[in-house]
Amino acid sequence: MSKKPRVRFAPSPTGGLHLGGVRTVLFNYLFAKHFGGDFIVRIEDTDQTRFVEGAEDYIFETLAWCGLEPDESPKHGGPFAPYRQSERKAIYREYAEKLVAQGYAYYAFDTAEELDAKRKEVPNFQYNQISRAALKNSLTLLEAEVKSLLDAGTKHVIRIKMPANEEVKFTDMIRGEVSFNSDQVDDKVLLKADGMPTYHLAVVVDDHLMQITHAFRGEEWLPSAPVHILLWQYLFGLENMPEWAHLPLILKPDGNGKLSKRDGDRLGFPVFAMDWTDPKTGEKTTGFKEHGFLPEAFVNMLAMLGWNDGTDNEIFSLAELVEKFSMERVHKSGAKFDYEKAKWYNSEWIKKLPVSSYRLQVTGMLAASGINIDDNKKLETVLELIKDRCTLLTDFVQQSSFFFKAPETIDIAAIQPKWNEQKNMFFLELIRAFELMQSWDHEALENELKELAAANQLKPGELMLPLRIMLVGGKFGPHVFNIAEILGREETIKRIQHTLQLLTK
RNA sequence: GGCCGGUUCGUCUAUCGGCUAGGACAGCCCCCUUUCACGGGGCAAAGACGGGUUCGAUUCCCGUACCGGCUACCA
Repeated sequence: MSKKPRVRFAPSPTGGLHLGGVRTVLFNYLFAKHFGGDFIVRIEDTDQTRFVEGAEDYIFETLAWCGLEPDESPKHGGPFAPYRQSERKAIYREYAEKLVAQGYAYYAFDTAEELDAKRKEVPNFQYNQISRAALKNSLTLLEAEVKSLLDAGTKHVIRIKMPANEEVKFTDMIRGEVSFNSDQVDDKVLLKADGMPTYHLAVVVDDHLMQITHAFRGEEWLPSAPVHILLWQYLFGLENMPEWAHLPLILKPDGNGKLSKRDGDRLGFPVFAMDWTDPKTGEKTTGFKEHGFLPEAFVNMLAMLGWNDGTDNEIFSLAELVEKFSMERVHKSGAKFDYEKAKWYNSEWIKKLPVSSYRLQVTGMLAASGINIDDNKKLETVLELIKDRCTLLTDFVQQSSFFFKAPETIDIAAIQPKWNEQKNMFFLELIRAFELMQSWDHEALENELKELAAANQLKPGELMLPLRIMLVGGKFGPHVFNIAEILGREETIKRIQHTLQLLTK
């Protein structure tokens, strides 16, 4: 890398950040950090009609959760501020006017309504080299007319004047050479009637002004690339243009097409990184974080959707991804999102990470279900014991609550059919034995039960399940003597007695 | 419709002309486990199609098919 890379993620603050967006951030971040470069977040809020309150904060909270902190942004500051395009409005007109002066762009006075009508009337209507000759713009109007229109403050836009029959090409870091014929692309609006730039102008101007060296975005942008290439050529010179990479799309698991928020709702999995509530409608969309995903797993899973290091390794920390990442190994084709695989990554990270790193989040989840933890050491012991059987952080609630609170319902039906007086006597004896035990650990407890069972001519196997039901309430959880050990003598005996009462009723 | 992009097991993918096509998730079976998991072992499962180029094509080229993206004064 000849110079330190500067990459940017340029979201528009219109709602929650979805999978594909986070992955675009990730690949930007990994590439930049791999080469010791900078990661910039620029807010593309040029469409004032789509502005959504809180969306920008949400984006930064999401990046923070993922561990993908920007070096420069409206929130983090930086030498190229402001990083919000709405605050840079004044900058863009100058470039648009320059293009008009050079003959690369023109004023267009057609109203949005007129164009809408045109689209209804003419199938596949495009404002292009052919149709512009019959429309109201500075190419068809007399110079004097244009001047008087402008002087009168008539609403107008500035459109790029696509050249005739020119090959526009560039080298995409992922796809290689991609070329377009300029005849096929329409005269995109560069500056809107409200004076705001469109994405097309803003992205080129700001990438230049912010000295962006590499521009990565989703594949859905490929068709508008020729507009950007031409603008670079006209404004700042192709030799100064960043290198482009158009990332493959993340597809819906069933059927085909881009993964959308709706697919998640329909199929029952999150699409947004974190919970998002639309401030206008109040509609809530759930996120990976709240579904119980660890950021390490979320990032890992996203990285593997379209990239791998060429080995069989699938588990990577952020630091490892930074070290291994290369744009050359990013795929061309889209990847269907597989929620089952996503959960597998999470279970791997739950096992891999020390329980202390997610203890707080589990504490919050337990609190939400009415269990308040006052003994963190006990919590960590419990988490350590049950982590192997948890796929999502939310699984910890069911798997651990009985350690802190006696089960509300006991699955009596699981033991009743084989229950008899002999077993009842056994458990009464077991309580007495437990009361007398010197050391309270799982091995001693197991030995105690086995010896007592032998003395009563009972098979231990017939007694383990009842004991489990008594302590846990159901047929799940880690080894029953480990549970008893953690529960302690008093609580263990109490729960046995409680169930015994239920059984003799 | 037009333009652009893509195409290896159900899914994510390895392979940079030599393949008995490897791994992972999911599925099925077995083992471990006096619960449920974890774990271990195994089974099943793929190069869209047709032409070239080549001693040899999954790999390179062309065509076809299929899938997707875009086609706003949205990003």
